[in-house]
Amino acid sequence: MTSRTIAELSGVSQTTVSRVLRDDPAVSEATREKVLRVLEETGYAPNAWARAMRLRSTGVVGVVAGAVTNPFYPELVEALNTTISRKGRHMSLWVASEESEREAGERAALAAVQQGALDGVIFTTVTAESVALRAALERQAPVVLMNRTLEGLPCDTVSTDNVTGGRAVARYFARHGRRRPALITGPESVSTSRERESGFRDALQEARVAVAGAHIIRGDFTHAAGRAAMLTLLERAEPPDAVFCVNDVVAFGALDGAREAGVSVPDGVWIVGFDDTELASWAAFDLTTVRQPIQQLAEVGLELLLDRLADPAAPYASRRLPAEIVVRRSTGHAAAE
Amino acid sequence: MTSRTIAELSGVSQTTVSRVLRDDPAVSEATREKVLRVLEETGYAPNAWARAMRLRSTGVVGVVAGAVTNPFYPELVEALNTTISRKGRHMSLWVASEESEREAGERAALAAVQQGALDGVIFTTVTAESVALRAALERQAPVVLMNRTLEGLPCDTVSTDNVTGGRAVARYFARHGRRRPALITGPESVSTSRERESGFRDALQEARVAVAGAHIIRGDFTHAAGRAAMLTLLERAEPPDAVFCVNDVVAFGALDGAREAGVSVPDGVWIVGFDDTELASWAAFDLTTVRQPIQQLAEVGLELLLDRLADPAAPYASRRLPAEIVVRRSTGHAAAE
DNA sequence: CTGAAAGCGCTTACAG
DNA sequence: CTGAAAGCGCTTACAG
Repeated sequence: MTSRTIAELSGVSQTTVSRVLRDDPAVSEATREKVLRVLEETGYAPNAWARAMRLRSTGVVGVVAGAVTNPFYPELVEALNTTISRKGRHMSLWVASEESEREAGERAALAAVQQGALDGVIFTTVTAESVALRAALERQAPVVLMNRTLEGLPCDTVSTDNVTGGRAVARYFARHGRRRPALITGPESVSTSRERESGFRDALQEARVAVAGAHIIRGDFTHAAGRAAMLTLLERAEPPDAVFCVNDVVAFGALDGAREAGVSVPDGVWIVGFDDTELASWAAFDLTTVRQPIQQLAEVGLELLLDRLADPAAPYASRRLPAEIVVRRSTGHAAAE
Repeated sequence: MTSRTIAELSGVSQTTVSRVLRDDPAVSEATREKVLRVLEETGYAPNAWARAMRLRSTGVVGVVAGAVTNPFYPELVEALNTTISRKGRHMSLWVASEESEREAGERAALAAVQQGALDGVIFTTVTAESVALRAALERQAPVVLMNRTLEGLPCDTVSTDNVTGGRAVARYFARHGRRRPALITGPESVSTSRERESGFRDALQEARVAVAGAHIIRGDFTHAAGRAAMLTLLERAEPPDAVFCVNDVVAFGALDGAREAGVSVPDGVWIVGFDDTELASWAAFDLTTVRQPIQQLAEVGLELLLDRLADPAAPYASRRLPAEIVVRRSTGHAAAE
């Protein structure tokens, strides 16, 4: 069934049916009613692809996200989905289950843009190795970098103020007399771990608290990495009294590692995460962490993308959203920053 | 840039360009090379919508899923995404953040099918109230019900054998001398909770173990509901010695409730979930649970959908996949079933 | 082996 | 206010 069928059934031209469907005011009330009745009876729905082809716009926004094993991503994806729906568009998702698939997901999403299947894409997991992205940006692909960013690329970015977040944790440790801080961080090619780490280390230095080299462990963004790192740290001759983890899922692993090693949290060691995923507030973890404004990230990111689509020549924007420390039992319920 | 541009640049007809792109063997090697070179130089990508419109097939599979607050859904969505990609298609996702949005998500996905924006849809969260679905199925919409099902509808279904899963938990409780079992279950309009509950209760009865009416609590599928239910159960005059929760996220809430009430697990009470999400194996929970074969659900579900698209008139299939109990510390590391 | 042409189902100037 | 017609960018019989 096409608009032509509807036209025949209601005794008007296909043009008029199209007008009624688009709510064109240049249609008489009588004609409109006639067509609407047939539309109602048949339950006809116009073909989305034909429409998209004519309008050269699909209403679909692509999102490239990280795997479910880090609960931050499902939460971010859900916020994006809600925001995109609210703007009358639809989200198309590429999930990179493993780091090795990340580049493939990015390529697929960029190809979809080039094929006109997508209006634009939001990348949430870029790393310094995202090669295809650089090439696409030279062709002016409508891309927004969210969460993880890259310096000096011709595109819009939005992220949490990771440096300030890291600094807040360091100052919190220093103020509460923590003398042997440790850091479980992520790959250096990723902006989020670099920024959180540098904020944390700089503020510790300003507070004249030293971090032992052996107290810095670099791993990936998984529960298993956090657990392993924590077990290692607790075996040191001088184990840490406070551990800052690069994100929540690593902190959950660290908490589980401490539990297995029989070290009580917060009495034996403090643990802090980053993200404030929903799980962080569960009694099982009750994790002090730095809150990312997930809903706001989604909203600003989509806004940047829609602005970009509306005006491809506008200057590029970089937005930083505030991070806020949330104190819970994993650091002894101490007063908030 | 269109295929016509490529045709002009390589001195052949647009028809021939199209043939080269589709790898049509009826193109001479010389012509193919000439066109491929131009294709390479320009980085041209054919328009997805024009192609879909001609072929009347989009290569896009819709998925309607529940919110991230239940980690089972992100895991199922990720498995579906992987499976769908592997088959050379793409997933389009509708997430119902709240139960109230579920129907809206279903309607949107069905509308997308009717508009030809999707080849078919996999529903993972139908309930008895899914009205739009019934109407769509009368119009032969290509839909597969996964995870949650509905009886007597003209469509394919795939789900875990929830009844047997529930029975396994009951028999496990009975065999290990649990005398005061409790059940924290979900809405009656949802097949999964109905089935798990009935298997559990039937097998308890066969084992001559009584369940007190006060030991059955019905809530929704959230951490908060599990926690609240557990706190209520532990205040009873005769608190339960083993609690079966309708799914993992409810069990995580129950574990947190027990923790807050100062009741040790497993010494004071056993707790069992259903799903075997990744979190269940974390030391923080170490939850005995019934494993759903998530990857297999995704594979069978997609297979059913692709078969349906290939042959709309084929008889409807209902597949049940085996459930398996996984024993962990929340029931004292007892030997596996 | 190659190309001119029809057609997928829409939107929108253009003419009346 | 309404309709005939062009055209979005492809695929594929059909003819040569």
